Amino acid sequence: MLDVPKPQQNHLLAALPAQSLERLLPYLELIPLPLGEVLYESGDILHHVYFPTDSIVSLLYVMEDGASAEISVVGNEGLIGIAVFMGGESTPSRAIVQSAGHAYRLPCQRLKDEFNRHGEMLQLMLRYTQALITQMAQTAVCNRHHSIDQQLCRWLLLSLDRLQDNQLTMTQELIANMLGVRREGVTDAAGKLQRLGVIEYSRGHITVLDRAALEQLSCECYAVVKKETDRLLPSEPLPPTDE
Amino acid sequence: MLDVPKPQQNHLLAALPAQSLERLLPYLELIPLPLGEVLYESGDILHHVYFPTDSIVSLLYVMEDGASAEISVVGNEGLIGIAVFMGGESTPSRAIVQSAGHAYRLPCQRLKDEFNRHGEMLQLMLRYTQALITQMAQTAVCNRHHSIDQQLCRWLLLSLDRLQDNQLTMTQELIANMLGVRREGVTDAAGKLQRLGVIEYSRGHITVLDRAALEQLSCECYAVVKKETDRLLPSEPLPPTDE
DNA sequence: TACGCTGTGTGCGTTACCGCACACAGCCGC
DNA sequence: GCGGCTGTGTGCGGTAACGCACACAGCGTA
Repeated sequence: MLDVPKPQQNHLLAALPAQSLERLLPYLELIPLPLGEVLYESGDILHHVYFPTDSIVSLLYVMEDGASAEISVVGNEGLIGIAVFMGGESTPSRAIVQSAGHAYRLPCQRLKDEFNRHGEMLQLMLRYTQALITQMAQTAVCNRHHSIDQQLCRWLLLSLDRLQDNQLTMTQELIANMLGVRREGVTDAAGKLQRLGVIEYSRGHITVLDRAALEQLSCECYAVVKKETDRLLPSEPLPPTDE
Repeated sequence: MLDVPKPQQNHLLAALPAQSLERLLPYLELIPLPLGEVLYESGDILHHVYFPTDSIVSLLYVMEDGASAEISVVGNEGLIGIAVFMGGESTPSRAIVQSAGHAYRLPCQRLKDEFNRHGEMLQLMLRYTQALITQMAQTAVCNRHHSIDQQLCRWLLLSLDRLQDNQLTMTQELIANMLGVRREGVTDAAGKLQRLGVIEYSRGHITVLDRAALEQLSCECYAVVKKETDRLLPSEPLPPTDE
């Protein structure tokens, strides 16, 4: 955990060519993101995009009856607000902070300007978007075919990948909302994992003890998304300042 | 049903500025798409993109065990092969013809060239992609929360919107593969609709008798996607030659 | 006419998840 | 210490969808 996260902790910012990043730097504002903060609501016109450094944000679809489901997760590998450059200005989803931390915020116009220079920024954003699409699609399939047990493993792995340590602050209630299942279903699944010694659970704090087991127990969906993301966004040439 | 579909029957082609379309026209090739044809397999490098005129293509995710689920549908409102301009060149999904018809085929490079002119084509493609993302996301939520009955209604409406008449050629077996459920589940749901007089079923031919009822019985997912698609891609200034 | 193939209907028992109710445990503030 | 709140564990009946088996119907072909 860094005291002051650097922009380069976000992989997209880190992957930008030096000139692009320099143009953006004056407008990048470090923002703390507390748990549960809503970055945008369904249909909101976006005014900023967010590049997480050490936070995790969920894209959540909420139904008329209040039921919800997470369709993708964004951490320091991505950005919140693709609708800005995709042209739609808004989306029917909610972006909510799932793990507290920080993000660099950039006014829409600055992103658009850089995007419209048609340089590497455009290529990078589109590739990231494709990775995001893959994650959404796989989530759809996973929702259809896999058990809560498997999905919990997948979800834990997704979160773990976006965190600095192996502990996450998360109640079963919140996980249930993300997965779109009952809280008791999560209790069951988490209980099994705890009995297997894979995780340790205590009032909103989960510690992952055996990541390999988690991957074993997860459905294929996690691996598919990870592989495709790595293909689309190979680990960038990180500057040495990066943690 | 037209004898020879025109490029403008595809809404994206129709929405292109005249110069763009003119540049593409010499390379647009009309291709018949028989039922079940696979336009690309998961991981394939794409060589063409397809603009359907009177066909419907499903984007299908197939799991390791063979189970599948449709994550979105593409008809004359869209194109197959967004990975070409998104930068990934391939996707982990299969594109399979769900309703026979035709499409205009364009070599990748021609699309990229036009896309890289950074004109309206780019804007249009990205907006369409955002609409597609909405459909995928809503599919994910729908898979989680809604009954087969509701999903069948949604699916029929999606297909209906992309057809010229109110009849579709489709066995229950195929619909089951699309929805990722058992064939018997579709039989049940379709039986109910038939008893209600909403559809008529006969060995692979479905006739929709009461579209309004279908919308009534469907979950909100259909409407959400339709509304968002209309917002992102308002009905284009169709040339008078369009059917 | 008989046969076979494909598509549809139906009836089981089984399972996964839901909805609800409630018990209890950790933790904070008074 | 006490009470109250939040988070977790558990049990129960209900239900939607599953897997499997099989009957039957439409339709083309021998």
